[in-house]
Amino acid sequence: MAESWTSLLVVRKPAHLKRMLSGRPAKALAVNTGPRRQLHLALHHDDLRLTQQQQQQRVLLQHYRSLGHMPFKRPAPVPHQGTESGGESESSSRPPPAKQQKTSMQKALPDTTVYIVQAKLDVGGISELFELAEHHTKGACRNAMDADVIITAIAMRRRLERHVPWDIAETKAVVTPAWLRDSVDHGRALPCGDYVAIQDLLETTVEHCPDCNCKPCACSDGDSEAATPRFEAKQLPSPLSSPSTPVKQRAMSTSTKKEEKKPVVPQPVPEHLLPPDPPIPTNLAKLDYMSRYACQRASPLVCPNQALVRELDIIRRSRDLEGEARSALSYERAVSIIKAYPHEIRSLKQVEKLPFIGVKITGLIEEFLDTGKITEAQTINASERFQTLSLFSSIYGIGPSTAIRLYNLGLRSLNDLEVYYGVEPEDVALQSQIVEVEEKPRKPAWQRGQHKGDEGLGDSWTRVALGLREDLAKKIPRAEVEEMGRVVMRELEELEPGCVSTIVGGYRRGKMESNDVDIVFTHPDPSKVKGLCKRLVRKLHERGMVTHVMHLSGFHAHNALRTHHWDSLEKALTVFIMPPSSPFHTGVRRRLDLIFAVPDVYWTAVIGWTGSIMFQRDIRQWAKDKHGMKFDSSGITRRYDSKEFFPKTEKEAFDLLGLEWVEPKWRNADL
DNA sequence: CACCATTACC
DNA sequence: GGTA
DNA sequence: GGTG
Ligand SMILES: O=c1ccn([C@H]2C[C@H](O)[C@@H](COP(=O)(O)OP(=O)(O)OP(=O)(O)O)O2)c(=O)[nH]1
Ligand SMILES: [Mg+2]
Ligand SMILES: [Mg+2]
Repeated sequence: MAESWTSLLVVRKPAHLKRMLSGRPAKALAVNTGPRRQLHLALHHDDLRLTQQQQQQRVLLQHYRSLGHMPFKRPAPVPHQGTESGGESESSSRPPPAKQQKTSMQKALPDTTVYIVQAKLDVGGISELFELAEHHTKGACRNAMDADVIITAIAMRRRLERHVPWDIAETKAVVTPAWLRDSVDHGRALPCGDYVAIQDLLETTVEHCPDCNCKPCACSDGDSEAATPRFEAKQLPSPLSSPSTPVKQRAMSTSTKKEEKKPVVPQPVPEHLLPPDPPIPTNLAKLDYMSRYACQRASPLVCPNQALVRELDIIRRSRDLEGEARSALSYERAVSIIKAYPHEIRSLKQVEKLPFIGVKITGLIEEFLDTGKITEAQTINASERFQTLSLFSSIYGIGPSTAIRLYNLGLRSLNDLEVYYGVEPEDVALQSQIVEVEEKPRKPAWQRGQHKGDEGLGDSWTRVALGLREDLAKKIPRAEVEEMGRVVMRELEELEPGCVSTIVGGYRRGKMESNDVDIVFTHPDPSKVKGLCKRLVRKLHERGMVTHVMHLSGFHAHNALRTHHWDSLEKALTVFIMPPSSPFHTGVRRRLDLIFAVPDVYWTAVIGWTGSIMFQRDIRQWAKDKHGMKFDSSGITRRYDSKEFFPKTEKEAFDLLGLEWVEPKWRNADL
């Protein structure tokens, strides 16, 4: 049978920390909510992403510098980026800027041979780069292996691998076209760090950069890889430096004798498992803010009526906490429909015709239009009950029902909960000491606790969650989300090379900060997927990155027969801590959800986990209403004959359901 | 008056 | 009942 | 709470 192993690491915090928990003004997190009152067209999360990438790159570089691994004499030039045309790494299509000046004289990069990856470049960009290469470098070569520098507009590892073998790329500086342009402008090779095309290659790119001021101090000449006595904890930051991949081995790819055994031909990942290259734009004109289905509306992250929506959401949350799920659903739908309304609401008439706005909610909106607030929401928000129930249910594992029960017991604060659940305040001096608690094979014991008579006190699981609350309450910046993705992928690559992943959830929808990180994985070979989730979690746990596992499901769990596509999804809900080797290491633990799908259901899993929740519910509602289909994250099934459908791409799933394509950034149908 | 997404796991 |  |  299944060996439901659940090894937990309980972190006991010193008492002074607990006190802080109780009475402390929430730390202001400098949340850049972005400009409000934006119209649909104004919101380009791609631009935000760019900024984030650059910011993150800066962090990484600073980290390197602080480690003395990267000798930058002067601040490297900021990579220029077109603020317009939200073209991500799409620095390709730009008219050859007027950058002449030192055409004659001598070449800027006389000793550098470049290889230009044409993919993702338009003809103009290609010819421009080749021209630059011809006039200002030793030349452009036809084989990546022969180059010193690889120029590419590709930003994704799996995509680059389709053009340049990874082990080759690791022996070069792999930079964006901007590096060549700017180097030519400056008349010399610029440091590559700020121009690295793919984050995973930052380290090797810097190492192999032809910029003059290479060799760091006097110490290490090549790489501090040699001396690494202790358990490789010193593993530099995030970028690839996997122990399995000998950084030494330069040139000559895989002609090692030993490697013959397993022809691990890095067969590139099939195109359809990668995100569509030119991203598919959303045809906003074909979407309809009056539609009853959120999946037919364009819902931005921040809407023109954000203040109103926030008021309504307070009532919604209250209804939820009070157990009035249906009422809560109605408010959720009202919020959702307003979220997609593209104008500032000035009169009731605008709103009365919208679906899901009935008598009650119309009245509330009327008040809001008159006074700028909703009294009921204000009252709720000011109530001790709402505040307390909210606080309690913010603890993982405590929902509305339990929260009410605790409230009715008279509990009001975290301190009350800690006492109730028996958190020991003894270890005052101990700095968050780690105590391992093995909860070995538990049978059907999860109906434990809770209900009075039982040991209502001392639910061990909740005790753990209480200790995690402070960390998990902190939002995760986009850059750290991305780092978590890289770190996890690095481990996975060692475990099973060739996997593909998408960071989904709020991150994919463009949120600047997430409450957790959700990643969907697959592998082109479906047989490689089975058991991967458990294996990865085990490895992450062994390496100290996963501290808790709340949930672990192998695909082997279908209830008897009849429930199709059972063995297609594996899922782990965990707590993750950034390894000290990462520049993002803070010691703050994060929720991390890992989802493994066989390739057939990869895109439905991605859709399901991208959300938002309301968007998902309405996709499923739509599938049922209009097509008699059942949609869930592990597949699409026709209800009358149970025929399954496996869309090859995300858009194919939309097509299959007769839905207009909606980019993730327009799927923010919840607050 | 029925429906409101979906499913398995802890 | 709680969770994604 | 709102819809059909
Ligand atoms: O009841 C639910 C909860 C979640 N999801 C899907 C949609 C959601 O977007 C995704 C991830 O859930 P999560 O709780 O992580 O929310 P999020 O959208 O990622 O936002 P954040 O993590 O920032 O809170 O899982 C559902 O379909 N139904
Ligand atoms: Mg999430
Ligand atoms: Mg999640």
